[in-house]
Amino acid sequence: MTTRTRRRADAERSIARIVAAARELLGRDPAATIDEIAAAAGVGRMTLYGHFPNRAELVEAALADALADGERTLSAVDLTGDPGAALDRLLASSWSLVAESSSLLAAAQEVLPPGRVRQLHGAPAARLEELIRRGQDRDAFRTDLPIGWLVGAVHYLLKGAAEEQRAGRLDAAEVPRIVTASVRSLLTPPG
Amino acid sequence: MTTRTRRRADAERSIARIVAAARELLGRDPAATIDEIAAAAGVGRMTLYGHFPNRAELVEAALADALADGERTLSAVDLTGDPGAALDRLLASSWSLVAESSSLLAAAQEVLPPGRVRQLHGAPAARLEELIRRGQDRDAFRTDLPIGWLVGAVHYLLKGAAEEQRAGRLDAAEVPRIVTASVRSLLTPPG
DNA sequence: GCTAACTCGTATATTCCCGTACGAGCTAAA
DNA sequence: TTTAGCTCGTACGGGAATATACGAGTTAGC
Repeated sequence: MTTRTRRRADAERSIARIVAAARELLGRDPAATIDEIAAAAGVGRMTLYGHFPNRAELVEAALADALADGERTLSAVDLTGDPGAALDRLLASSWSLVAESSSLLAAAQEVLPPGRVRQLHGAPAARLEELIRRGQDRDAFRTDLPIGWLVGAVHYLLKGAAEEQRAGRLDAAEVPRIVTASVRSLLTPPG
Repeated sequence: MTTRTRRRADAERSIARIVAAARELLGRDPAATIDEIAAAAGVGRMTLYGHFPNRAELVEAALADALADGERTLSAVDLTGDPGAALDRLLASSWSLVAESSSLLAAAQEVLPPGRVRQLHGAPAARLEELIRRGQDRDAFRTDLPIGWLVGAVHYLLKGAAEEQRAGRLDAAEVPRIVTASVRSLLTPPG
């Protein structure tokens, strides 16, 4: 947070606009160009390069920003009480986050060193994993499948729902119900 | 099938090798280069261009070939009897097909006009959809979610499992069990 | 064995995007 | 008001990939 030489206010503003634009464009198209991002941010390309030395650092900054936002939202979710209900609340908050930055993740995967994305993405995954564990302890969630897979599967379903919605095959209004119902089935003990 | 001017046998052979190489490379990396594909096929790049005018047509040919192969495999699956058991059989056969060409699908999405992939992909989707419908009629599968979503969700789970396996987070030997268990939960009526 | 079809190398044009260099002009902050 | 930081245009160089042009050599099929 504290840099050696202090940064001017207009620079902060530019950086914020660039990161916001990057999140928006990369969230839709993982192949979005630096040119396009700069244009969408309303700054010249050179200004962008003044703050981010290359594409990778820009993508990482955008991802980190999106994840920080997510953390802020998700940490406010009440995960106590009945695990099923807690799961519903978590999904209700997670859904739009995933929808907005699913392809941002893909962009990061291409540009960042292997494992880096997973590392940055650790917090939300850990939150879900812990909730699942707690549900398992209370026999509310299944235990016959690896927990890593369960966490991953939830993510794949969320990403899939985002894709379906973007393609117009799913109405945004019904997505939350569909997602929660699907995930609950996935986590419920069989039989 | 019948072309205006007859094709020579060596040309047929080249095409077959190119398509096979394209399936293999694009199945692993959607960004595989024409150069790489030609090299893997053991032909010169110019030979490749002699048969496929551009990247899009090559990708489409590879996808079509993979789907034709899949059709041959899947049409042999017995879908009669108990829907749950039939689903297991279908998944057991589908799994490796999806795993082998999941990124081929991604490559096609990038290059082909929107909707084209879905159109080519219609047959396997229709097969699954019909099975789900039959299961719904017998109260074996849920009816509280749109059937289009159910079909899509199964696909997303399969793709996700393929990704997990490729990343080494899932053992290939246990994937079939995990996939079938997950999908069955997803399709089973809640409550 | 003749011919058309096929193979395939080299060279080249094009396009797209990334990243750098230089420099003029503007603006925030002490 | 001074100065260091910031903005941003234009121009350039480089790499990677697609696609075309030309042409010489090889092979299948009648």
